[in-house]
Amino acid sequence: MNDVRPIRAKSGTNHEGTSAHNRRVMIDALRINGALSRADLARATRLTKQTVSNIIEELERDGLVSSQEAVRKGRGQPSTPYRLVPEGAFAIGLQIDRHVTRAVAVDLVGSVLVRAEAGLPTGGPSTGATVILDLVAGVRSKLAGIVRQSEKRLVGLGVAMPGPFGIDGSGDDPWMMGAWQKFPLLETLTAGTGLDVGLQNDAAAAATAERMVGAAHGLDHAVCLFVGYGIGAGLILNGELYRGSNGNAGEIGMALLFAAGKSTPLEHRASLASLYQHLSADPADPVLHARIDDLASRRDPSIEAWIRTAAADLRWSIHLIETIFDPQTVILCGSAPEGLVNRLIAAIGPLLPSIAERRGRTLPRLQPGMADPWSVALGAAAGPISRAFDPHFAAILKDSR
Amino acid sequence: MNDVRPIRAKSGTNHEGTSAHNRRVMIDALRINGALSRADLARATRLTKQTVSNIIEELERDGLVSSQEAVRKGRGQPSTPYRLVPEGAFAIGLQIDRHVTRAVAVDLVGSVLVRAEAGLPTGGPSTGATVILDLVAGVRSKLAGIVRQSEKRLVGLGVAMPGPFGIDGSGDDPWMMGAWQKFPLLETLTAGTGLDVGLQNDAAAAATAERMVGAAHGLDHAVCLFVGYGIGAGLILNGELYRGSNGNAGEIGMALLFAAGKSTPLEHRASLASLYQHLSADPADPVLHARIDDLASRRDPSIEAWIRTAAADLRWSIHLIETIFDPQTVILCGSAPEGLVNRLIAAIGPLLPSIAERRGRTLPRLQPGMADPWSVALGAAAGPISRAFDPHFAAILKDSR
DNA sequence: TTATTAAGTCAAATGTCTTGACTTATTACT
DNA sequence: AGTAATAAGTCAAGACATTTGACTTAATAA
Repeated sequence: MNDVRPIRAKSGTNHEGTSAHNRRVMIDALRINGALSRADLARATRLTKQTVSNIIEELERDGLVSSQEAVRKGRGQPSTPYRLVPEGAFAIGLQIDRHVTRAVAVDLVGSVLVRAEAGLPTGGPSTGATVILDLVAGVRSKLAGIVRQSEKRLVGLGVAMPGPFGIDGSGDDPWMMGAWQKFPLLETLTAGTGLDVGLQNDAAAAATAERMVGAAHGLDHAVCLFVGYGIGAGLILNGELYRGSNGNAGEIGMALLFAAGKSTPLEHRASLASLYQHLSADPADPVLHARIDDLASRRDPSIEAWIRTAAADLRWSIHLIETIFDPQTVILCGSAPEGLVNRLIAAIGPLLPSIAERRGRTLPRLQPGMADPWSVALGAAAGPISRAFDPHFAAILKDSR
Repeated sequence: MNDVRPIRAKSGTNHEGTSAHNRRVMIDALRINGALSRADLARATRLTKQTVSNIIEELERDGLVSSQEAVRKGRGQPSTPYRLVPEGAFAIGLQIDRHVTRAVAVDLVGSVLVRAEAGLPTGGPSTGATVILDLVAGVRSKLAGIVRQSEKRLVGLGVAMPGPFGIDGSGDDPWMMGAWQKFPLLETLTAGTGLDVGLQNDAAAAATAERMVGAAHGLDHAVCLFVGYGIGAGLILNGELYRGSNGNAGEIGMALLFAAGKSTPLEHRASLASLYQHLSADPADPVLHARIDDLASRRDPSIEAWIRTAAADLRWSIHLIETIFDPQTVILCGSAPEGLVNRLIAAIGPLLPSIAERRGRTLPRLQPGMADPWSVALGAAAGPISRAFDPHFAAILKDSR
């Protein structure tokens, strides 16, 4: 009877949106350029000196920026640069992987202050949830021990885990963490911590980390090719992480390769999982990481064959990414051992000819990113920081939903 | 001596940005939902009734919206719906293809009012430019004959041509329009028309058209797989066309397929160009379009073999697109004859299993889009309309550059 | 006939940015 | 040295778009 056809529209905006955006723009400018004076900020953001002064004053009151000593640089009154205050905000990052869970506490500029790691019990999510909540609580209290008032400045809890999300894991696919997919993780964590909780897949988290403190810092178009237990791409498009309609954008592990007449998911050929299988290694082995690092650095024959095929697949993937996304650069990162990533990068070259080969490039087509087991957890924490402080369209609009 | 390190930052915003955004949001809401009352708009945009009233009044003064007769729908004062006025704005769209040029005049709601077509002389861009400028001038004056004051409401000229852009065409690649790449087309058109000129590749234009009046209408995440002389993907991400760092995003024609031991660009296997080659047909043949339409509809054996391989490649492409972008839907469109597109869609099914197979889908994974030789020109014209009236981040910021 | 509900208007208030004049501090020039 | 030029930053008033809350209008339900 009622015409309940929902009306779909974007939200409008108002003064608050304006001011929120301008605050974010200031923080972003300081993050990208380092310390800047009010006059610099005014020129860069095209706002007036007065507006910048007001906002900087407010940010300083809020403990997010602080002044450094004045610098003389020619004629005119010396300028007072302002910088981001690392202790201005914190976030907790949580990585849930197949065999381990890691939690970190990160500050506004992306420094990791606390780390903690735990094995995940085999009992599945319901028992695992307790371990995770304890881990987070531990990190949180350690942070509180280091920084007074950290709790008040905690902007959220970011979670990273292997995707894809929202798929009815057929259960028999060992490459998916089926049980975790069904578990109401976000609700449990929200209830258990009282924090704002956000979720990303691990490649997206790695890209978020690269954007805050790594090779994608300040870039608007970059793709992070993430080699971990699985393989994925974290997409920085127009300066923001792109999630797709269900948060699964970039999950290229399932992209199909046609080789030798049959199709194989990329993930089965170029990922740590496939390497473990190639080496008949136990993924749960605690010294496996170091062992592979060693094998790779020594160019052990047992690993070189895998590197060759994986590198060929990655070379193709990079070409595809360049062709589809037209990014400023591609970043190869991973939770793989650094020695392995280095070998892969060496083995990938030379890259295939692509539209990325243009004159006037300032960035290399392929760059190494972080190869650190903690980078995903860092990226997970970078998520809430970015949501809270980076400029983006949604932040201007009146509360959606 | 001077520290000329440029400071990079996003622009700030102010009242004008706020109000510009809110205007755009109104127009967008009316475009997506059809006529709406002020009260409806206020609820949908989360602005106050008063604000909506002010903006609608202004839009009505500007001739962009007009009221319809009041409707009674239950208790309370009847509401007065407002709708977009088609004659509120116009844009010219120009498609430059290998063998023809098409120009159209389009109104605010995406109706094509004038069409014109011309062959391109073989003399290359410098002589071609004259033909093009004449074509545009002709369309423009025809439009002026139909609608008084159309010139005042012309928001720009959109150009669509095969990409990729900014590449030093090696010249010997018959798939690229090398000479046109080097020609200062935008400058020539700007000078010759006095209009704002924008450039897209043809797949992007097709996607822009689908978003304004086609299958992607109102969608925030959709990919248009465009089969024309070449093949490309138009990317609608977060409700906007994604261009990449150099305007070449989606140019998947160069994506490499590995089959039978060697790598082939997708474009060489699934595109009209490849079909022409398969049929040993002359691309410049004026009745070719109709002949292929006929062959395809009759399922002529001469074309079925090509359809099978092309469909297999497209099936794989769709799987890849779903895997990488996680869109709400994939739209198959093209400047190919409708009969051919229909055969392709039929031959593509069933789709490969992918993360797009989720319960609760409301849209089909694959939908047919426009298969109309004029759709690219329409999309080209839709570009300036969208830039002028659709809500997007950049429109809020203070003049960039 | 009256109460209720909803659309839309009016006028004043609010919040944020802008404007233009002014102060302060330094270097460059004579 | 002394003065002019330059640039950073502040002050106070003004401009502008949205918000607020009361009010008017017009319909249906009881």
